[in-house]
Amino acid sequence: MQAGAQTTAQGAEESRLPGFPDVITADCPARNIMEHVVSRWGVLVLLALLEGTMRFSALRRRIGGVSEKMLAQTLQTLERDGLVLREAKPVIPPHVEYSLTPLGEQAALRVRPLAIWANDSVAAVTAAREGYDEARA
Amino acid sequence: MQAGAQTTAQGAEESRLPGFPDVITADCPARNIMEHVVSRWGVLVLLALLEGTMRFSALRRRIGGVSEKMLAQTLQTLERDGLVLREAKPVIPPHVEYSLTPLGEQAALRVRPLAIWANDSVAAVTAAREGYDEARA
DNA sequence: CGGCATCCAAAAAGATACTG
DNA sequence: CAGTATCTTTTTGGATGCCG
Repeated sequence: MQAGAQTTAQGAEESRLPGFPDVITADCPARNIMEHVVSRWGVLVLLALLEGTMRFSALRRRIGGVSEKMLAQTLQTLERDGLVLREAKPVIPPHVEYSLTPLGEQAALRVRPLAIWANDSVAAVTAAREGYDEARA
Repeated sequence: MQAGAQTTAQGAEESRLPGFPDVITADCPARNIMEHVVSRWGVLVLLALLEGTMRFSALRRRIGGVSEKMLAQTLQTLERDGLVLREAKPVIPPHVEYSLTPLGEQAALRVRPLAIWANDSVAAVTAAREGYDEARA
């Protein structure tokens, strides 16, 4: 789970920097993790699983527009990173359930505010785009 | 527009869910916004600009590994979405400054916890990957 | 049902050269 | 300096077919 990183709980904004870590600066491992989490389908999988354990097909139905291949690929990446738990029951036909690990839930809980923000900002962004496009017409 | 709406946000027509909006469900406009914000370089630009106004070249130096082309492209997208403000002084040589709009700052503030989490979780994720890889060797 | 392997089209990303 | 234009490479994603 959390490798002893949570020394001061949530109190400390963060142990590290004035602003934040060096994800921005270099090609560090944190960047790699970020890319998996905020990948096109990664965010949606995390959000979906925040609702609870789900089977592959249910997940596919829940996430609009994802192909079988991409969903499988995304799930594998997240599973490997320890964010998603895969439980396969050895029956025929196969029955596989996906859920969030504690680590994955942490990630998902940080993704959610972003999704809510995006949803709430549709009007503002749309207006901005119109102004932008108009100004260059 | 302001984030305070979150507590009792039923008033806003968007917030309809216990968990979150239907970004997951369909190919809605919110999804498009999300993709811009959490795009590979989008996150990093937002995080960088959270530190303050910056010129193009400074931004390029601040964000490791970004190409000139991708930075310009990302900035344009974010500017069009109304998240980034571009101010060009008509001098030679050109002097262009980039900063976050209030809307962009909202987005950036929601991205930051994710970046901090990623940074703090490097060890946990690395360990998970080793376990995963080992289990299939 | 829940994958994986393969092939192919499309989009993203990088390198480089050029311009106001 | 801050881009744009162009070209090439890499990655992504969809469509199939097969298998446990």
